[in-house]
Formats: sequence, C-alpha cells, structure tokens
Amino acid sequence: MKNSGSSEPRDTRERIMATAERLFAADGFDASSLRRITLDAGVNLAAVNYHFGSKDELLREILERRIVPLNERRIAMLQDFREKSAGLPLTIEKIFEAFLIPLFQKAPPAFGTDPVFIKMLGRVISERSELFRKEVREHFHPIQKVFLQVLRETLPEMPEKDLLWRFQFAVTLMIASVSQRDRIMSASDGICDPDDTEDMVSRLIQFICAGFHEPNFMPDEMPAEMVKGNVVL
Amino acid sequence: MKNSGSSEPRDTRERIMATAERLFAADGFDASSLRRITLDAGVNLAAVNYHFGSKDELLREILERRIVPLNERRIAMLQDFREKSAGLPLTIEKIFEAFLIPLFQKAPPAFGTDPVFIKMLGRVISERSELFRKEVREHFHPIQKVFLQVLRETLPEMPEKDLLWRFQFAVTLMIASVSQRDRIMSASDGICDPDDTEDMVSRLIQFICAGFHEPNFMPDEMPAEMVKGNVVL
DNA sequence: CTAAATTTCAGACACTCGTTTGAAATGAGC
DNA sequence: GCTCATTTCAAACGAGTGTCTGAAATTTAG
Repeated sequence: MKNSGSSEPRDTRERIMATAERLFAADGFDASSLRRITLDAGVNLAAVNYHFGSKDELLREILERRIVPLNERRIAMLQDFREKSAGLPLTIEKIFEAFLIPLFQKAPPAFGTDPVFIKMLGRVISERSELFRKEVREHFHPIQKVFLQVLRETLPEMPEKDLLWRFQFAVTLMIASVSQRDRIMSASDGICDPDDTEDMVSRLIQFICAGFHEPNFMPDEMPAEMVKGNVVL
Repeated sequence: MKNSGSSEPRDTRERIMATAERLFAADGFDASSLRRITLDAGVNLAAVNYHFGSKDELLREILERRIVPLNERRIAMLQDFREKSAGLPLTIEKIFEAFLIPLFQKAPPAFGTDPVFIKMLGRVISERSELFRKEVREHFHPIQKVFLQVLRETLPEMPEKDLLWRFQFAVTLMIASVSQRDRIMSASDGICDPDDTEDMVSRLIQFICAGFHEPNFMPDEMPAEMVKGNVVL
C-alpha cells in the first residue's frame, strides 16, 4: 500500500498550515509547540523547518495567505456598495459592513472552522507585535487608508484626529471581540452568545457606527479626579 | 557595610513584583523569564520561588494587589457621583468615568509608571485565560454586576441582551485600547498620541457612551452577503 | 554574645523548545 | 530497469525554561 490514510505528496504543507492556524488561535503562538502542531497534523517534526524554514516563517505564510484574499473581499464589497449608491457617499454602516463582514466569512484556502483566522490574528497581535508589525505595515495599513478615505467622504466635517481615534477604536474592538469570545460568554451568564456570529457582527457594527455618529470630540470638563493628583488613596 | 545600595530585608518581594509587573506588561507572561525578572530586580533567581512559590502564584499576587484597590476606587467614585446626583440616575458618562478612570490612575502599592498594570492585564488576559479565569470570577464579575445594575437604573427600557452586549463591548474595548497602544500609534501616522492618557480616556468614554445612547438593537436587514453562502469567491 | 529563624545564593535538575543532521523512503524522468 | 531530486524520518543538539537543593549569609531573639 502506498497511501494508507496518511498524506499525499503536496499536502504536508497544507496540513501543517491548517493545524498551526487552529492551534495558534486556540492557544497562542508561543504556547503552540512545533511538536504539538506536527503531531496533530500527522507529519514529521522536521517537516515544518523543511517546508517553511522556521516557525516564524510558518506564521508569516499563514498570515499572508489569509490577509490578501481578505482584503480583496473587503475592497470588492466596498466597490459593490459604491456601485449601488448612485454616487452618494456610503453610509457609515455600509462602510463597516464591508470592513467587518469579510473577516467572519469562511474562505479558501482550507476553509477554516468558523473565523479561526481572525481569532488567531487577535492572539498573535498582542503576542508577537514585532513579527506582526511588518505584515501590518504591508497589508493592513493600505486597506485602512482606503476605508479611512471612504469614511472621510461620508464625514467631511469631522476633524482628522477624531476620525482616526474612532477608527482605531473600531479596529481594536473588532479584533478583541473575536479573540476574546470566551470571556464575553462567561461574563454575561450565558445570555450573550458569542458563537452566534451573525448577531455579534450586527451588534458590533451598530456599536461602532454609534461612535461615529456622535458630534465631534470636545475636550470639555474632565472630571477633577483625573486632572490633578494622579494618586487616589 | 551592611546595605551597600542593594536591598533591605523586606523589599525583595516588592522589587520582584514591581519588576515582574513591568516586564509582563511589556513582553507578556510567558516571554518574561524568571531569570530576566530577577536579574532586572537585582535579586537571586531562587527568590521568586522562595517568596511566591511559583511563577503563576507571583502573577496571581500581582493581579490581586492591584485589582482589589482598583475596584475600591471604582466603587468610591461611583458612590461620590451618586451622592452628588440627588437621587437621579447617573448619566452613562458618569458611570463609565467611574469605571474607566481609576484604571488609569497611578496607585499604591509601588506606584507604577503610568498604568502599567492595565497594560499587563490586557496581555495576560489573552495569554493565560485559564489562570485568569479564577481572578475574573472572584474580582471582576462582582464589580461588573455593580456597574450593570447602575446602568440598568439609567437605562430601564433597554433589553437585557442589548445592555450586556454593549457592556461587553465597552469592557473589551477598554482593555484592548490600553494593551495595544503601540499599534494605535503606528496606524495613525502619529496623529493619535496614545501616551496622552487623558485625551485617550476622554475619547474612549465618549465612544463607549455613544454605543449606549443608540436605540435598542434591531436585527433588521442583514446584508445578503452574510446570510447565505459563507464562502465568497 | 549565642542560638535559632529567616533570607540569599550558586549550582544543578528535569524538561521543553526550535532547529539541524544524515540516512531512509518516495517521487518523477528517461 | 536505473538515476536523481524531493520529501520523510528518527535522533540528537544546544539553548532556555521553572523549580529545587543544601549550604552560606544575614537577621532576629533570648
């Protein structure tokens, strides 16, 4: 027998990437050892270094193959909305739908279980910010620039600083909401179901858009407790 | 000479805790080795296990000595606002001021540099969710219950599920905003200054409150792209 | 001062990690 | 069939980890 339930020639790479993506999402990057990954994937330990060179490079390839098509889907959805809007600026809701929804869609290659990729994203961001910084600069900054530009068209009066801060809040909340699903669940006595992705995304978009509908920021009266003494008994 | 610039009897514990808190915040829990911590603190490697028993227990003690006074300050601020409100329900703004501002105040013991503790909190939450779960249940759930109750008085009409989801968004955003300050900085071309804590907290509170001022959630028309095919392209 | 308790210290222990090696197995081209 | 490149494999390497040990140093008590 030549292929008794194990692997075909080229899919060792694929099995490693899929398993690693899942484990990185579940346990984090550092906590997921190559021994555990290769064991779960049913391949030899040395296969990772043979096919990818190093563990860091494995992560980089996993990120890249997800981010590129993700951003293509975002742009496509944005473009679709624009065509339907008859030249009018898009609503904030539509803009964030195009930004968020593609994150939660299963997508090739190797259709992950639910959005395992964005969960991994959240974990890796706080764990490996150095390695991540390059990817962010290369793939996320350009897409953020696009969405910021679209937001600017919809909100021409909003000061740049306000727009940027609110957008950062939106991105931060988006990523953290997914990578910390379990915390949400446990803190709400089971009333909030973070596995109901559709419901969560809708609420997330509504929450974010509310932050943009607010009038511009006024540094008004800061509570006295904060301004002066930084120390409170 | 008996004390040439090194340590007095009881402060070995304190030096370890302060150094560990700082390193956990900067590099994460797993990435901060006891050798690095004890070297930076100027104490012997074995001192951690002697004074704390284990690395996990060290983290637990660090968490506990910050969380307890933090929640006391929150309750105190909330109580202060209530006394000034003459029996009227507090505004959402005031409620979240009492919830957020104490997080960003330097506080004893061992006044950390800025809110190094909450940054550590954010890192540890995603890294050590198991160890953290007990602390969360013991210290954060009770305080969240209190604030949810106060919010409920201010927003008696809001459905429980809406209230809980929005509150979870608020907590998630609060923690993530701090533990990912560097990402915010780099993504905004330097326009947003995450080191201006006062400004950031004000904007954060405004953003969060906007999400609560929205009308109740309506599961209205979900975009067709999401409902059906989970796969795009 | 002396004796007991506390704290510090250098060193070792067992373990896990990512990575490398060199030989075996498997593939494709002729 | 054989040949040569690709891929797999078991085993080991060196470095790093948290923890433990037993003796030295220091502080505290009597």
